[in-house]
Amino acid sequence: MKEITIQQNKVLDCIQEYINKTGFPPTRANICKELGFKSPNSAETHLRALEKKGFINIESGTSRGISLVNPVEIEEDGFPIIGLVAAGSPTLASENIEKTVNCPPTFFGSGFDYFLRVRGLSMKDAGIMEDDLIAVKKTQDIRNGDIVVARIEDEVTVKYFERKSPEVVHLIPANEDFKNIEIDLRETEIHIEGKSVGLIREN
Amino acid sequence: MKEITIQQNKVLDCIQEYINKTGFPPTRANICKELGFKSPNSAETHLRALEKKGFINIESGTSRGISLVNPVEIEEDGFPIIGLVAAGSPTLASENIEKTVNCPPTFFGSGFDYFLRVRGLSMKDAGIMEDDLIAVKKTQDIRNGDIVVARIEDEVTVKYFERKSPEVVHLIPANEDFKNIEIDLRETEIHIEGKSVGLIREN
DNA sequence: AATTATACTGAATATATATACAGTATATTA
DNA sequence: TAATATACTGTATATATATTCAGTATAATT
Repeated sequence: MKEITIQQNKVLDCIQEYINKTGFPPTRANICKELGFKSPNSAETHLRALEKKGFINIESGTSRGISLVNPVEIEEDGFPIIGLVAAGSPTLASENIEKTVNCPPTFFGSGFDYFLRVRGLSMKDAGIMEDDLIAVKKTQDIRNGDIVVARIEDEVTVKYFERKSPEVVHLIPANEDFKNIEIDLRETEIHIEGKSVGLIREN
Repeated sequence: MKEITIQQNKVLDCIQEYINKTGFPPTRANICKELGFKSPNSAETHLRALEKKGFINIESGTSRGISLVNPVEIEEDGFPIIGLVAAGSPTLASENIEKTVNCPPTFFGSGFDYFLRVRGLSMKDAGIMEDDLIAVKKTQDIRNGDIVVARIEDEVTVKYFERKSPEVVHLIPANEDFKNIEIDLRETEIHIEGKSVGLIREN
């Protein structure tokens, strides 16, 4: 943003105050009255300067057609979006990060660690569609019925979690076209990366 | 707050939209263009009714001198969550707002206006479940296949939009347990509040 | 020394805008 | 049955408003 003069700043403040007070922007005459100018052209030239410097927009030929340009906020580091990496677990290594999303940490209640972009339709009936982002919380506190991000060997998948016995775990899809994954922990190693605590869909 | 008619509500929403879009309130002519009226007096009488009922203030003799009595604060990054109101459209009036959600305005690409909490499972196969929040963008730019928030009489619903002919519109659920809603525009009035541009699920 | 930006006054004007007036029509209320 | 509210079209007009033009003056650049 370019430099601004003291007088131009007064005009800018005047516009802001006027909108706050009345709900609509001032006319040239209004600005003159507020700031003690005696000619509407005084306001006009200041407005043109403010427009040129990018502080306001002026809609030509339109009464009160002044709008404030809000400076774009510098986004903070948000939460990483991670793709389902074919081999290996979804780590937070930078090469796996698609981009980051700016949102409050408490967005999904108790907090979460990253977003995972969903591939496939195996959880369709749970309302989880392809390309959705599920908010994943890294935890081992898993209960039956939770939607978990699980890694079996080098495969990462999202499913309902059901512990059938101390040795047997079922990973259950929400789509009748897919079959349950039945795991005997004595034969196959499984690692729970975390559980889904929320979802975001960008159309 | 007193009762409000459907047409008056449209005018009220139109004013809110216009301010959000441009930064300043509309003229009578602007309202006519937005809502298809052919006489500025159509807007005028609605404005007077809204003023009488306390929804707006009108500054006499002042261009664009309309101000909303209960304006929705456009916070830096707070968006209102609105419940499906039985009677009338989901307005941004404060009594309809559940709470607000902090998230960047550009969260869902081109921007949106509010969140609507979904009731029922009529859009289940589109991955929209009960209690999900859909991000709604207020627009009349609807294409076939879009997921829209539509109001028929006093009923608000979320469905796929399909225009079959200039006079016939189908609202199609994404759930085989629900039937298509077929609307003849010559018999039944329909108002498109906006379209879904994203979704958030809080577990 | 010439140009450009800032900072005003003052007058003039095309048009953008609010608003009144005259109608038509339907539905609701007293 | 009359009165009132809603919901419009259509025309007209006083005035509110943006915007240009003609000046004056100071300070900063080129």
